[in-house]
Amino acid sequence: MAVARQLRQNPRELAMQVINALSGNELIARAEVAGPGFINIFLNDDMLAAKASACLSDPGALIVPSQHPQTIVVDYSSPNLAKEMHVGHLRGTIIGDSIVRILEALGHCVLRQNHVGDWGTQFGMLIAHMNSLSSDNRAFSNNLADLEGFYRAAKQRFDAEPGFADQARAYVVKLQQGDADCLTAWQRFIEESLQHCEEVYNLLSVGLKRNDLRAESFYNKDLPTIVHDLFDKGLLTESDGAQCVFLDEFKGKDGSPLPVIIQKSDGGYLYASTDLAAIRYRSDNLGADRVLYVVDARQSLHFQQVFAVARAAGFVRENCKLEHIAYGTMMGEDGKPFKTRSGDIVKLRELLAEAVSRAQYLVTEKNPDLSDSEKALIASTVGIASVKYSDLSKNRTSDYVFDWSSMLSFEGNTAPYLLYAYARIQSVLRRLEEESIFPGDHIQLQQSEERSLAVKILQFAELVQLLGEDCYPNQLCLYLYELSGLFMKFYEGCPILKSEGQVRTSRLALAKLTAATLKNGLNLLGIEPLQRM
RNA sequence: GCACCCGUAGCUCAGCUGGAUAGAGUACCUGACUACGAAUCAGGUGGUCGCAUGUUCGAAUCAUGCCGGGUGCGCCA
Repeated sequence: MAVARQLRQNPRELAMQVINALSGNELIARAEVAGPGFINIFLNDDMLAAKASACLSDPGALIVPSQHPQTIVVDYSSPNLAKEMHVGHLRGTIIGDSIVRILEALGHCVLRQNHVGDWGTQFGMLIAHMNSLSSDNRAFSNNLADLEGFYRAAKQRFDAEPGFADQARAYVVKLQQGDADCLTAWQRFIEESLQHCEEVYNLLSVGLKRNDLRAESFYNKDLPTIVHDLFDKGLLTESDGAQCVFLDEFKGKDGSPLPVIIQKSDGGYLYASTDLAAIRYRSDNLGADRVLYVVDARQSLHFQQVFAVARAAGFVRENCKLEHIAYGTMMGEDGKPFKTRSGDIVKLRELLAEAVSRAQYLVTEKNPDLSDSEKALIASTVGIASVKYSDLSKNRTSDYVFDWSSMLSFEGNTAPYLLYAYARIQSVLRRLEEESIFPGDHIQLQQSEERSLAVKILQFAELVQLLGEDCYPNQLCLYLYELSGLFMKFYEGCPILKSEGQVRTSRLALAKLTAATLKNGLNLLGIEPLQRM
């Protein structure tokens, strides 16, 4: 209808012309004009059935690889190693991981980058606190087991003891100058903190490995060069003793020019400097066609600035796209940034443990006959999948309300719904396998439930392609929920066990294809399906 | 002050490159287990899509203004 207006034609007449042009297309059974000029296209059932059948023998056909594979750098998770990971790290970590899985499935060369915060002022404070304890090695190790408490203790002293604060600042300088003792202490702390992260990554099945670490300290050696090159390009301006880049498009308070501070007045560097070094590394050394920053939306101004400076300075190749994949802030139930009643932050480990224990309770209730080991496997899968799904299923740009009950819910549009659909299919397949009845090679679509289900399955490839561009995993969640819903309707309306002959093998095949699609989609979310639950 | 994001059912959220009667989940009310697995299914109650104006054959969606909330704006990351 939009085209009709441009062409100044009657929309219904134009629709007729389109329909005539479509005639002969074997995919289309019939097409008709509706309302002011809508075209309703009815797909040919035989072609649908043939396409679905073709996927049976080649499950890889469910996802169509990109015709233009790219090298894509994805910067995600990137926790600050000074503290333990908390619920605020959940989004970036699992959204990033899902995006990585989707891009890899599309055949892109994906380079994960875990840009952990391991450098800067707060590490001076931590080293100072460490060194005051390190005379007693055991006490030190015990202290570090609770990273959060360790940080809090150090911070308390930093704020309360002037001598300690001076010591901390001195340690930062020594560290950045490469002092051996400082480096040893620092490395010990980093190692401890990384093990905490890896524990969480393992629990979440997040694919970040040591190889993917590219910490802030990694770019330390490049920072003087960044300053030097910006100076050479004439982009650098001294302002109040700091080295800054001023760009016309950014204005601060009262319309005053807003700087990107590259080097502090005391000679120290900031995160903008590190990010610039990282951009150059990703563009030139990693050869990225696209760099995705999966980072909290509150940093969008920062990234706009850094991207603009990188462009202006030529730190990034023309054909390398830089994108901030922003996600919303986590809020409390009061609509304010999230804190527990006591003002603490919920640790990620605690949240996941709670989820697993609730799932354990439920699985024991639902399926008391399962072995303990199987119950434990189901509980950990269901519990953690629920936490991931409740987060992934929300539009990433929206602010995020943290709520125990919705995050740990197992009913409705939740991970268990999808897992349950999958487990049901496996159950039917097992049953018939015992009678030596196997899915057929050909799917026939006779009832509306079969048809709707097949259409949905065939839309999967297109969706994944779109996800590779937009990076909204919640659309995948919605798809899988609808797919499961259509399967449930099919399951109710089209009995498999009680049918016979070709109808039975066709339905069984359709169920199997549904399972394959579900498994594929769940994998893209970072969720492993269960054979039974 | 400026910029970005957000206001959709009691609650949590989809839908936003304009399209047909605005959708889920949850909560609440009915109904369905001698079972292809009830972590399910079928049905019902529940909406001035923040307000207003505009563009359009047509607006939750686009534009402008207003109201309300969040976030960010020079040496933290």
